[in-house]
Amino acid sequence: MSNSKLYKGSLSTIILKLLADEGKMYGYEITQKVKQLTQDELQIKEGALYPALHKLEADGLLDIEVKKVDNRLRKYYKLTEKGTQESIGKLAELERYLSTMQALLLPKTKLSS
Amino acid sequence: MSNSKLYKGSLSTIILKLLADEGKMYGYEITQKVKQLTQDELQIKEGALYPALHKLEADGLLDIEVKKVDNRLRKYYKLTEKGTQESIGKLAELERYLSTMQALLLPKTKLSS
DNA sequence: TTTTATACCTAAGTTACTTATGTATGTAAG
DNA sequence: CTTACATACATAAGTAACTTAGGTATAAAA
Repeated sequence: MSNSKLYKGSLSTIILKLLADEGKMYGYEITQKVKQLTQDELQIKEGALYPALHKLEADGLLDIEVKKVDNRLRKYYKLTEKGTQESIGKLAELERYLSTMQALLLPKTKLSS
Repeated sequence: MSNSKLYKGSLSTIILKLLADEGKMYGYEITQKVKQLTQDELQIKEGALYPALHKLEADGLLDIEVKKVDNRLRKYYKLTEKGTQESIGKLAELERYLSTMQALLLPKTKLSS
C-alpha cells in the first residue's frame, strides 16, 4: 500500500479506533503506531493526519492535553463522550464496508456461476 | 454504505474483477451486478462509472463492442490482455489493503495490550 | 401521461488525500 | 562540528476520485 489511495475516507476512523484502544495518543505517535500495526504497509502522512485531528477536535470528538516532554511539545488527544459514540458507529461502518468488499471479491474466485 | 466514501479508489478494481469473472458486461449491467452482489450496500453512481470505464479503455485495459438490443444501445466491455494482467495486480493490492485494515481494526478488540 | 426502468453521457462541485514546505529540538554519524 | 535523521508540530497548494445534477433516448407499467 503506502501510496495506494484505497484507504481514503478511513483515516478518521483509524484515529478514533486507536484512541479508543490506547486512551490517549499524540500525533506523531499515531503515525508510528499505524506503521507498526501494518508492518509499514500504511504510512499516515502528516499533511493528512494533523488536519484530520484538528477537524475531529473541532467536531467535538476529541479533547487535547498539551504536555512538554524532553523539551518537546506533545499534543495528546483523547476521545470525548461524543467521540466514543462516533467511534463505535464509524467502526461498524468500516467493518461493514470491509465485508462488503470481501463479498465483491469472492465470487468466481471460488466456483460460483 | 451507499453514501460512504470508503470505497474510493477501488472502483476500477471492482470493474476489472467483474469483467474477469463475467467475460463481458455493459455499464448499466455493472451497476446492477454490484447492487446485487452487495445486497444494495454499494451503489455505483453513473457519474463515477462511465468516466471510469472510459479511462480504463483509454489506458488500453478494456475493449468495447457496441450492440443494439431491444432498440437500445449497449456498450459491452471486456478485458484486453493488458487489462487481465492489471486486474490481477489490482486485485492483489485490494486484498492486501483489506487485510491491512483488518489488522488495524482487530487489536484491542481482542485482548492484546 | 406520468413514472419507472433501461441505457448512455458530461460538467461542476466536493472531499480527502499527497506533496511540499516551514519551525524547532535532540541525537547519531562522519 | 556540522550534517543528517528522528521527534513533534503545522499549513498551503495541487490532485484524484468521487457525488450531484443535469442531459438524451427508448420501453414498459401505473
